[in-house]
Amino acid sequence: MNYWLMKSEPEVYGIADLERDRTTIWDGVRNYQARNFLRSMASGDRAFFYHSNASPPGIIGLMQVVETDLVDPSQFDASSHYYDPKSTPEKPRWQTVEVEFIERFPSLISLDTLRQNFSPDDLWVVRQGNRLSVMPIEIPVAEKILAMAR
DNA sequence: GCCAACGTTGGC
DNA sequence: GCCAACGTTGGC
Repeated sequence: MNYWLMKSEPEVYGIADLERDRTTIWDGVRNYQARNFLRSMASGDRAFFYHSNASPPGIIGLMQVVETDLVDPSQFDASSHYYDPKSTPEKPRWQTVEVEFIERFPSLISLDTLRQNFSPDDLWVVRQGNRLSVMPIEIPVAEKILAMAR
């Protein structure tokens, strides 16, 4: 089992939305490096839910990957913010996964706290200028985050 | 709202 | 294939 970190803006889709929906298709990723990480996910992998563009930003919960290699439906929807006119159903560009809510942490682990506990090499989200919205997390780092969450 | 970081696009 | 222009992300 691998661990990941996935970002979403709480104003767009936050942990409260996932807790209500229980599962969701993680659509809208339009960065190739992030997409490649989505493609390499396996059922049963776990992902930290990171609230970006929040005050403060940080890790707020945990979810589980339940379906992999899904074609992101929003790429074909002309009315969607995530519409990609260069993508076709025959040759879709963007794949994603379905995730399931596991837990919301009792309190958010802020980006500031993450910076105090991890180096940029161990946890990419604390790298300056980092814009990647899906990233892998090494197991020892994930376990430390889980310990901090409780 | 600002703006640094940085990925993408397109002319050449 | 280079790289300037442009658009987006995301912390602050």
